[in-house]
Amino acid sequence: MYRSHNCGELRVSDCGQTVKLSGWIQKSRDKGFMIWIDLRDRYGITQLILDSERSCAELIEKVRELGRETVIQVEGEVVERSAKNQNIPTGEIEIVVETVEVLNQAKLPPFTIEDQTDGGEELRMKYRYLDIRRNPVKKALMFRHQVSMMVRNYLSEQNFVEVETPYLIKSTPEGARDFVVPSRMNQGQFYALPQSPQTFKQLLMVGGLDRYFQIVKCFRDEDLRADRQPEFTQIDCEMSFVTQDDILQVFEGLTSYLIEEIHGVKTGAFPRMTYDEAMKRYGNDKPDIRFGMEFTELNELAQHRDFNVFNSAELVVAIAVPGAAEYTRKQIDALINWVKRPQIGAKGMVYVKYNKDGSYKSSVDKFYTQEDLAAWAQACGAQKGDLICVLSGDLKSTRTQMSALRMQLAEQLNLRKADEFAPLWVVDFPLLELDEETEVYHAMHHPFTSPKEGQIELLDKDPSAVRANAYDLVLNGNEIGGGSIRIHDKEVQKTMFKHLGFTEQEAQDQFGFLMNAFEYGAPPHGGIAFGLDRLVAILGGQESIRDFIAFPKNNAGRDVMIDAPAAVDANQLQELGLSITNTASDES
RNA sequence: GGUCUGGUAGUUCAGUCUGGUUAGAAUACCUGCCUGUCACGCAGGGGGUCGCGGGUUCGAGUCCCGUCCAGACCGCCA
Repeated sequence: MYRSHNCGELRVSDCGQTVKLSGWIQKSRDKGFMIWIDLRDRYGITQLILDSERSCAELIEKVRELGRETVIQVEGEVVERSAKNQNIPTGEIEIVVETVEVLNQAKLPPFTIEDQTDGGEELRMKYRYLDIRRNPVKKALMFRHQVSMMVRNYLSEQNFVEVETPYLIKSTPEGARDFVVPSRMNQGQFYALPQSPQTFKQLLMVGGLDRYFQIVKCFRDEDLRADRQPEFTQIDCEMSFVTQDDILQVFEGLTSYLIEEIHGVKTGAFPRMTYDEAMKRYGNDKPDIRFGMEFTELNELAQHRDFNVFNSAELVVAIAVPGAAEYTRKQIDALINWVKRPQIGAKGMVYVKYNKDGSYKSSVDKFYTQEDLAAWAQACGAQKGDLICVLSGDLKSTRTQMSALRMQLAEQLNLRKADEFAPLWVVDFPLLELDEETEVYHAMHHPFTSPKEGQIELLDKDPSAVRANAYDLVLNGNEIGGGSIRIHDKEVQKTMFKHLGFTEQEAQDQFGFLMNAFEYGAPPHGGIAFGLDRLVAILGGQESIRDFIAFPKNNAGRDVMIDAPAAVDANQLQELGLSITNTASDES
């Protein structure tokens, strides 16, 4: 037996017991006459004590040699401390050590195993198993487990069935790049790893399972970001005989259950906003509505003077920044330079200070009267002391720029509070999106999304006007889930493929299995998928998803711990019928 | 594919703009001391290919070119 108790459970009421504990040496404090050791395991820290009165000299000498992270097993008596530590649950007791057995020696770790480690990101990833010993990471992983269990239980109670779908499937040209897996038994042919189990879950609906979910890995071979991994986990769901409203109800229930269970916050009914409205009010299809600073379009109010920048603009849009009229020239210049950075791309920014005394001072005083500016301020709902920021230009990029500015200002003004939760449904997404480079329409969500009733004919006349039965769940400015009511009719699906530029043959080759299935009585169905990594991070109040993933990849898609990806053996290549024609390593 | 930032002790960083003695700090580590520590304290010590290659210079951590690695973002992510 390695242990009778763990390192987090002993209390004063256990005093007098002889116990056995196993764990890692967190730290030892050697006072000469007395040595304390913090013994750590997953459950906590228990203080061990050796002193000249109660322990033999030989044992003290042995223990003095032991370094950090050594794995030991000790036996001893639980006693009440004379100097208690209120900061840890076991702080009222300690173990008078009678025997110590070293279970494994440890090299000195490359960074300190403490809540506030001295290790940098890269080092922590390389030695992730040491990083996981640290409380913040350990707790994040346990929190993820807790959220997963809550999701499983909730959906299971609502009659959802978890079904595993295959990982080795077929590559399709739509959407993100696929990760591809060569087939040894079918040389020259490849599986693809799923970007989502989309078609399988629809086939499960045709199979009559009615309510499906799966907590499932998905794969996309695209460039990474701080919050984007090449393999990520989704809570993938599908339901039959449901309207959009039914689906929103169920998953609104799930989301508010999670927020309430974890944070004790009641969210109330989630607001719903159309995509068009979200774009108009926030310039963004995933608005953070924890704070105001909504857009106000000033075209009518600002395009009647000689200010050509505004007059020639498709959109003149403003936000009122609370309390920012007192910004210095330097602060405002910094904002202007910020929006002019190539990554934002604004040409400039007009500002109006609505001073505390009710006067206005703007960068366009030459063109506009105080009355003009007062009208702007009123339209924006600005209060005395606010700063009004105005951007102009073409509709799409000006909205994007203003949205970025709004988020930046919210960050600066500390309006994005981690303990506040503002969920929101964004509905009625466009069905199609024009790729400006190739001038080809592709599905905004995916090609199985159904258009709004009666809009199918619009596909020919004005494709970008067609709205879809598609929706996103947005939480604090993050898209945490998205889904749609699917097409369940073969002819409609064929029409969709045609509009997406598929020939009939291509559609049949790639998705014939799905359209065939639709011929055998496919029920009306729809679903949703949540990004679990991001959801857990947001519920956990963190920005980065990496600490909620046990073994994440770096921003080049590498696992620096196992050093993947890597070259494969020549024999392996030969078995697969592959040869490498060119690699980066050839050149170095 | 692009833009930007960084790489100096085990680790986290300062020093680089403005080239010049033996490259510093904190922490970790080692030794000694310490009668209740828990971020223990005190005294001492060891520890550096300044990412790599080339160039400019009497002289390069510092300036220039190239390259590798890491991070953030844009493109991309149906």
